Amino acid sequence: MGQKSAKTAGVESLSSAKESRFDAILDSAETVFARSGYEGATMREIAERAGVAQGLIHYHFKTKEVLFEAMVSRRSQQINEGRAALLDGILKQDQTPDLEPIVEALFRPTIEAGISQASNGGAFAQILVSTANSASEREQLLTEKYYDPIAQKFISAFMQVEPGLTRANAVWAYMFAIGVGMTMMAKTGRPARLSDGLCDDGDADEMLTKIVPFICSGIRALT
Amino acid sequence: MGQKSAKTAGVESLSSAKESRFDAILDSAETVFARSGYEGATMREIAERAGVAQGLIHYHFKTKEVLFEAMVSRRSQQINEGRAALLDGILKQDQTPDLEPIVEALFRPTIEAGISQASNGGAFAQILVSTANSASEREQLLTEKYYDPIAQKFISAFMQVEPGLTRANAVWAYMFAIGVGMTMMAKTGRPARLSDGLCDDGDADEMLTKIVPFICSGIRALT
DNA sequence: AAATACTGACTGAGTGACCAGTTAATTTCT
DNA sequence: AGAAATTAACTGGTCACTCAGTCAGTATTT
Repeated sequence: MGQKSAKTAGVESLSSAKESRFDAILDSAETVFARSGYEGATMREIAERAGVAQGLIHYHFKTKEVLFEAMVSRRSQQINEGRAALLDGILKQDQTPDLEPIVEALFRPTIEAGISQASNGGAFAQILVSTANSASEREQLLTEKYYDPIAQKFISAFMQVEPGLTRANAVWAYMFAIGVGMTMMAKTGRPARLSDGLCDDGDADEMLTKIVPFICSGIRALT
Repeated sequence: MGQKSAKTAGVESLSSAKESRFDAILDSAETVFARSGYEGATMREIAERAGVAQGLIHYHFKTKEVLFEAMVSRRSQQINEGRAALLDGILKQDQTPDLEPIVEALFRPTIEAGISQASNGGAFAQILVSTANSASEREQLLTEKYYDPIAQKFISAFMQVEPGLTRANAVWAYMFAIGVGMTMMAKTGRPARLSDGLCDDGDADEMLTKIVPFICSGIRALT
């Protein structure tokens, strides 16, 4: 599957390179799936937003389900490479690393994947949230395929820097950490509503300063 | 809106009372919406599972959207009454209460609403999770209407028992706590997968013994 | 009899997928 | 090199089907 390599490579490859229609479809899918969910999204709307004929989507991706997975695959690979790189950098230190930077490494790549992508306002993060929380077959398989391997790395890292953690508690720690991270990625606007504007879930950096201590302290309570 | 009161009241009111078709539709909706999401659920399937004609759903609830809200309303009212009762009981004490029972009061009624309802396996909890995390208009309005008021009570309680919390941090504390609770309610089976069966997100009581210390320690880190 | 509860057949508006046919790019042959 | 053949990218239209919602009419209650 996938395009026949970068035909437009050469002169333009960074930033404002005119992207291929293949990628335009994936970008559009990301936005539409994020706003409407899997069932709510329509191939027509994805095609219109991408500026291509609907048939082209089926030409490249065959079915809606394959399109969805391709979209998840592309972005999750990018995010999880970032997470793995950060984590490896931390664990490579001589002395035992702190828990804090590890927890931060868990979230920062996801946040940055959201903002670097212009004008889609953390669309993928929202897809992530609903995928991770879904009890449905399709989404659980995607979580297993694209997110369980990196999860295991973080669980091991937790046990390494907090030796009091049993394996079971390290798994709970990971799950709880992800749960807390959801509140940052979901971008529901609820914190602002509950606090009369004091809190803003659009400000990822502010949230990280709250989330990291919360999670690290919570994890240490499980030791 | 709603039925003309409990016509089947009197002799039978507990457990195995033959429920009205009105309630049968709501129960069915709960199951189907939980499995398929709002868009994925169909009125046909809800009708079949409830054992009624599809037209009857429209007779009672007019539209799919009204049905969804009626289903959320029924269960959330029951849950939030339980939460408020527990919370009031705790705050009524003479000395300053602990944070732990307050956090437990946040989750226990939701858990118990899931298990008391036979054979629907925490269906409503899953609806809750996806509703709370959704960025869509409809679900945010429901969260605001049915969950923000009780949220404010818990936020105030947090500030009361942990005086070091600013209002903003108390709101974050509430959001993070809910986020952690999601991992318990979503019932994705992921903890078992990540731990080779050591962890079980089906066992709510075991999870509470992990979640409550995690959250309380996390909240205290924000003071 | 009058209101309420309920049915089953129906509708118009979409839905995902499909396909015959067109254009653009690449490869192969001379 | 350039013509011819082959493949890849892409379009507009259409298909069979499903959707939420409607309604005329029938049962059930009060």
